Amino acid sequence: MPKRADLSDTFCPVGRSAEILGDRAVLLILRDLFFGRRRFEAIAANTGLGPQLVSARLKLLVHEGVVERHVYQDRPLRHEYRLTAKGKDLFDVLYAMRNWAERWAYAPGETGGGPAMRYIHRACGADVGTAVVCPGCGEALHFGDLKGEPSAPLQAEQAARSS
Amino acid sequence: MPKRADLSDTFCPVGRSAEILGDRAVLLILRDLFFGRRRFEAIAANTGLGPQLVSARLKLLVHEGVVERHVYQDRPLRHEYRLTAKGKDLFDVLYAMRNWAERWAYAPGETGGGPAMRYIHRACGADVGTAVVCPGCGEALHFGDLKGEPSAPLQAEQAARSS
DNA sequence: ATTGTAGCTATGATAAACATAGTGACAAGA
DNA sequence: TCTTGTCACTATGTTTATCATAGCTACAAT
Repeated sequence: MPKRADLSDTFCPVGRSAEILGDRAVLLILRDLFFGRRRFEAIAANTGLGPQLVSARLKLLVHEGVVERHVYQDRPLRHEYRLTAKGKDLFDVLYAMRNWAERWAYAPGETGGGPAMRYIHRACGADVGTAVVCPGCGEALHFGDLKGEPSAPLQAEQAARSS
Repeated sequence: MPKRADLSDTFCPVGRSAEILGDRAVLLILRDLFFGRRRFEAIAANTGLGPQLVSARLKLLVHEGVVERHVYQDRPLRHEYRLTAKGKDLFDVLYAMRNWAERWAYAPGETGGGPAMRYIHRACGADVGTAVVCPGCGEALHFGDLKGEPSAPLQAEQAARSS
């Protein structure tokens, strides 16, 4: 388990996300939650992770406000895990991971021609493909296409670290 | 260090990405590479990671084809690390992580009003904000907006795991 | 009374992380 | 020449986390 530093030790947004998301078990559990698996045993079985690790990570995710524990049955008492709004908002991250893997992580023909997972936007019917696009012009976004302007606190922090 | 299973043990694209990206050190190193830090010492200093860990992860990333080691000076021999095309294509993932953190990981007013990092699309001048949009219609994408269709091999694998 | 299900916790062996120190190849200055 | 400095690491030992396996609790169904 990586060090669970508090999120406030850096102003960098990627760093803050990495404190939670930089963990294989967390990503696999989130994937399963997005797929609709809400029960402990189902998640443990599908991810292949041991129950101890699943338990620890779910506790962490609950603590971070990404997941909530919900009683779905009283006798016997049973719980399930659901994504909160903050958790559902991680969708973009898993979506980007999926896009990248579709582009790079399969041998030619391994998935039988198309992507391992095809996604359609319900609202407009478009196949979203594997690219992330600019909200302004609709063109695909790549490294170098964006100009970044760090806020003052982030700039100060980076200057301090490099000295 | 999470178990470095080979990428081919699952057909799930998120799972394949998670094998590389589910690691705090990897994410921090990638962030620094995207920021233009290419030298070992600069990365170690800015991430706060020990040289041993930086060394191990850079080797892993080179092995995965995400980063390449490049000689930039002969006497004395010096190397730097650069993102390959496959590595640059991880931009979307880090971008999504940044977006999420901007939305959720800061206390009100912590960054002085705006985002910790503002991004402008060079090509069209638009501020990309913190949302990922549909390439078809330009609307923001959220959990539930996409309909997924797993490929046949992925479906088979998931059925096997839940039995 | 036995078997099964769901959601865990306990234990011990293995493996990885962190902190600290040190190495090798050279350059630049006193 | 001798010291100091830079860069890119490697070595060592302690602490911490992970993995595999087993067991537990509360109940339901047979």
